[in-house]
Amino acid sequence: MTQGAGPTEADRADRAGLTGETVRRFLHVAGAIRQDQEAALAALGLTPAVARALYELDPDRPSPARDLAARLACDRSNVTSLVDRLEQAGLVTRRVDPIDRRQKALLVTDEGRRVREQVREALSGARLLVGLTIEELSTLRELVGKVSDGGWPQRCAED
Amino acid sequence: MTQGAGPTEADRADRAGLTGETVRRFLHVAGAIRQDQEAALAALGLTPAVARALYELDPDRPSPARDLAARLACDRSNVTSLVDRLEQAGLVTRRVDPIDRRQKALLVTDEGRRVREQVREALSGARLLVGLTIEELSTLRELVGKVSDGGWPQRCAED
DNA sequence: TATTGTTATACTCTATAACTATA
DNA sequence: TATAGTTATAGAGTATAACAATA
Repeated sequence: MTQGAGPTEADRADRAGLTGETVRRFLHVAGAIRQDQEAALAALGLTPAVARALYELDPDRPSPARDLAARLACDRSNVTSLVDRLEQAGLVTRRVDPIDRRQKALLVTDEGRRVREQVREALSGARLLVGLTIEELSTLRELVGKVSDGGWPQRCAED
Repeated sequence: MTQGAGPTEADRADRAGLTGETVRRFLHVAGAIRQDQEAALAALGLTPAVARALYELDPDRPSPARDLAARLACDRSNVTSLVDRLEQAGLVTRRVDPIDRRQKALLVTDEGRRVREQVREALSGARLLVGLTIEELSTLRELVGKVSDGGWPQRCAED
């Protein structure tokens, strides 16, 4: 079908319909997975944004708040309040960088490392995917990987 | 491999790793698609929540606000403000139901029908999926459909 | 002058609770 | 007493703008 020639009108219509349905189902499943994850994170006493901030921190070396903002692809001003809450929970501490005293290094505490590992698990497990065989999971990963290999920014104004 | 017996330790570890990576990629792509859609909806002058409300309304017959809340799986109080904005934009009107005067029927205006169609397109198109062949799209739809066929509530407290 | 982190402020989205007008 | 819609309020998440300290 349309092997030597370009795509026909009908082909284009088919693709549009298929894309639309795939997108709707895709986002539906994504929403359900997120709900699952939010419940797991809430059980750790963390909101999704705070959990993600902890997850994006390097547990082994201090990093300036600026870098965390970059990893979260959000404004610096948000990092202040996210880290406020992490610090209050005893999971992270702030330390003025002795070299560049404008910067504040963020350090994950021992407890923070423990909780971070639980966050990692919460973000990786997906009850919803248990119905798929290993082969199906593998295929899904490849397809999604092919889409995401295009490269894009993720959120925020302009990077 | 493990044909007659149950899954081995290694199998379980494989699956966990595969699931984790698949979930992360999956949500990454979902976020990118959402960003795309938000940009398209913003071009229509609509926020995502308002656009979805318009999308969920039946353009051909009036429905009580209560039903819209159910379709959006959110609290009644939200519908008030969403419909406020739709009404202000001239896309929807409210009408007291003459039979049960507690209810207010929501009617999509002519302009509302036009914009709703554009919303439908914004929510169906996905620039990100253009890299997939028809066959890949089809496979993706089947896999995602298999996951979503489990049936689950979507958001909100308890239904 | 430019950069880091902070504060103040605002807007979207969502929830709960209290209110009204009906039923 | 129960239901439909509204209002008031609150909290999470995110953004912009102005500021202080430092480079």
